[in-house]
Amino acid sequence: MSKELEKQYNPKNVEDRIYKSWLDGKYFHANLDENKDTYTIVIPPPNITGQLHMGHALDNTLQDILIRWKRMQGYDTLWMPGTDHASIATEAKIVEAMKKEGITKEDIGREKFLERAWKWKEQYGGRIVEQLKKLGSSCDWDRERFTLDEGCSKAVKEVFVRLYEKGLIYRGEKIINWCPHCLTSISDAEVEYEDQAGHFWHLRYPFKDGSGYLELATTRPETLLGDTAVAVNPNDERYKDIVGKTLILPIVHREIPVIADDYVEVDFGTGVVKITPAHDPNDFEVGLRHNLEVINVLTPDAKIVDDYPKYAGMDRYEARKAIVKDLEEEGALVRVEDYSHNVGSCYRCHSTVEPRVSKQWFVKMEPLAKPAIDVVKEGKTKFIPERFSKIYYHWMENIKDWCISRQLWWGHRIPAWYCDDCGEITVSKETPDCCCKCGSKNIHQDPDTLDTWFSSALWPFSTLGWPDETPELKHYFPTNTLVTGYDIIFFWVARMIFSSCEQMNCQPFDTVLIHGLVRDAQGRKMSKSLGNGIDPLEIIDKYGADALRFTLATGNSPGNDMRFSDEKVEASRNFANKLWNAARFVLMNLDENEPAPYIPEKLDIEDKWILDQFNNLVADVTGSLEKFELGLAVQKLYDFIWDVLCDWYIELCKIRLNGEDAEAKKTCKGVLVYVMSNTLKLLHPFMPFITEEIWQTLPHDGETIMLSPWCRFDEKLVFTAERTEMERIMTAIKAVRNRRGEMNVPPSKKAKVYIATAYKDTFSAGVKFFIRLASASEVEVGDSFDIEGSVSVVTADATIYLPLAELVDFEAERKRLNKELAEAEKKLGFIENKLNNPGFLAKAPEKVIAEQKEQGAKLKEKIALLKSSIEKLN
RNA sequence: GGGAGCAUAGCUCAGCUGGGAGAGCAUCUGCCUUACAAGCAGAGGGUCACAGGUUCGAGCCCUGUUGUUCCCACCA
Repeated sequence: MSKELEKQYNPKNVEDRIYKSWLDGKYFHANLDENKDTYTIVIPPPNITGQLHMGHALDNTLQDILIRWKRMQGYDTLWMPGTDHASIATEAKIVEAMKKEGITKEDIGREKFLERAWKWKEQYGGRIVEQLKKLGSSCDWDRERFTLDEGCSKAVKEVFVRLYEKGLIYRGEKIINWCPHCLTSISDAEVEYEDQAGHFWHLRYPFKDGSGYLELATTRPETLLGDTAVAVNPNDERYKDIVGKTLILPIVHREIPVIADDYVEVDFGTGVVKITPAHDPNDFEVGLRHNLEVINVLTPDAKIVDDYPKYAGMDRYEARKAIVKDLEEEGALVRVEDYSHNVGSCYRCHSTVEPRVSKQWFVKMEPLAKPAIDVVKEGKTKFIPERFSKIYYHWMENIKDWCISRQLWWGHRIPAWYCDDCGEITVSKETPDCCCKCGSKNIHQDPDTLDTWFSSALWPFSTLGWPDETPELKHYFPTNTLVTGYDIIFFWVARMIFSSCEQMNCQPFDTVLIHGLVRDAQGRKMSKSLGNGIDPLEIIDKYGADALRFTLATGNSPGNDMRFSDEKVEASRNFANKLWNAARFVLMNLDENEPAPYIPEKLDIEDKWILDQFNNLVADVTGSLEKFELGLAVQKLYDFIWDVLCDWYIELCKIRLNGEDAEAKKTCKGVLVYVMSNTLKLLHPFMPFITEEIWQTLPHDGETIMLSPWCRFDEKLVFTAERTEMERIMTAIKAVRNRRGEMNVPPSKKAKVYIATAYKDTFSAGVKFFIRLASASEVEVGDSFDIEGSVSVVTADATIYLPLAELVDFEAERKRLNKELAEAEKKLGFIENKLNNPGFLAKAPEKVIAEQKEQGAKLKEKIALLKSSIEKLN
């Protein structure tokens, strides 16, 4: 049965095969087991346009760690996967592809376009799913969903109609953000603001009565064509008398009034603002208050409309130049100033958005926001780290109505029909055949589709079958953990929460685990334009999925950004290899039909020590996972495997394994297998492939490590006395190694070791360890020794003499011992200060006081030993 | 204009509810000790940004300062 493993771990020989075995075993499938507690995660559905990037890799690694851990703990776990139709992004891609063929959307019409889109989805939509599999994601692929599938469509219509009937969805003519490139409205959340260098054009508008000019400044002179007023603050003494007067708009020569409105800041600029209701959100509001005309001067693609023949067809920036020139010629331009101001751009295409007045559908947010705030305040949904709840509150408390209609074809069509006869709107889940008011058959459906996020907002319950009362919905909802980056709290998390509160009457998940961005090695955001993106698939190809996962899980804490570099993955790969070789060592030593489980009565000191250490590891790892401290959990595993298991226990095992005592060998193998296979379990959620591969070669119960039960802290594995004894021995071994290292004594040069100690039993039992690990030729343990010309090594528990006289510089030796003495005395000073401090004795916990006392005692012993060593040198 | 994060070894970062600082990489020294050179055994290197405060005790809690990154916001 002993299986030969290769000397180096090669993920390529392992990962696909293992993943397939998991799929074949249906281990990812959630079975609706009514007898078990559930643990559910819904995936943030990646866009069908997307390729797996580091953000996905991180996000899904974290989810997979959690779901695998819970699965092993015996929960009925469901990781619900799926993809998002990403209306703007997908439509843009298809339009772009058509452009290469020389055709436009309009050329082929809606139906043909959607045919293409679906075809595109079939062709590319599965790509990212395959990539998630490469990462090891244990999603329940049998339940895979799509935000534009039939079920989601049903949920979307249901919600739309419900909200409409409650008056929470309405249609209105408002100023919205318009992307002149995507040719659609976008929501406030989809606008990214950035400071841009621009100019301040100071203009003067003449009074109609010829009594002079009013000076004002603007960053967008081209919008002057749509000015319908000029405003000042009502309390501004300078302009008290001119409110109500009439100005002549330069270039256009239209008459516009001077109005007074609080919106105008007295201290900013000249205290005079031109008002363009059609092209500025604030001006729009002012316009509403003063009943101003709304004059639209821009076409959907941001060109000047035909009403202004001189500029018609020019795009906004061309028009700006032309108009500034004309203003100058007309004498209306006073001066131009450099100015930096905040410009909004489309989060998809980065075109500068254009505020635009148009008729759109909105969700009335205020009534929805309140329960969504409460659910977090009451702790029914917790953000990790907690600070993100503040960001969430702030957004929710200041929320404005959500513009949900998009002038796109790829998406959920708005279930509203307009009557061509009476104008009534019929909103219905089913396609109506006549107007709900007048019965006319002349109705047509709203051409628009819904914001992608409208369907994503329903994802936690629409994927479980809602609005139908499915068993899945009953069993798995509300879900447990949502894992996502802080950059989509507003887009998605917030909207899921209020949607669930409204439709399901409860929170969609109990925990939101927020992670940061994965940045490049220099700390820059990975982006296409910078070309600094690192492809996770390439990393997997080069180092393996486990190494990638380990890198992403380690060395960072929730909510913080992390840097990604090849060096880090290399370190992870090395760790995988280390584990692989440790497993090789174990396997090499196993014979057929071995090993039997160890017999507790036969355990040696080092066995008890490692079992005790392992037991603590179980508690630590589980505790960290429970607190969502995944990085800490994996760090502890790394330390245990490398520093404890490999560097010490395996080395100690070699003594027995190379020896003649068959009984001892058996015990050693039993413990090795126990510790190794259980450690693999703890590591499995983080590094699923390699752990499965090794686990399968070790003696094991069950088909897969994936479904093996998670380890528990075991009182029977607490060995306090042995831990202390091993620590004494290990400290001494390290001290000897240190001394030899400083003297550059090669390991091949063995030397006799004399150990003078009060713990003779402990060190006598440890003699073989010194021979194996401290290059000792032989070991003598006694109360004291007087060895001529030897090097002495002092620990709190022993003085160790190494007869390496010929290598010793006694002057240096004296110096070193004195330095050590000084350090020990300084430390003791600290401790004695504390112990002499009545405040400390009165207020510190007993445990701490006891620890300090013990440390003090140890130091005193060490100081005594050091002093006697120094004396002997003289 | 509000709000938040970060500042710890040369670099990248951990450090859980306060009990005298850790890892990886890099550097230096010695090792092919038959699991692993993607390795082993060692070493050096830190006033935990600065200044106050709370406390018996502060990298950790509080206040302020500086630097830096980000989020939000309608100053034309």
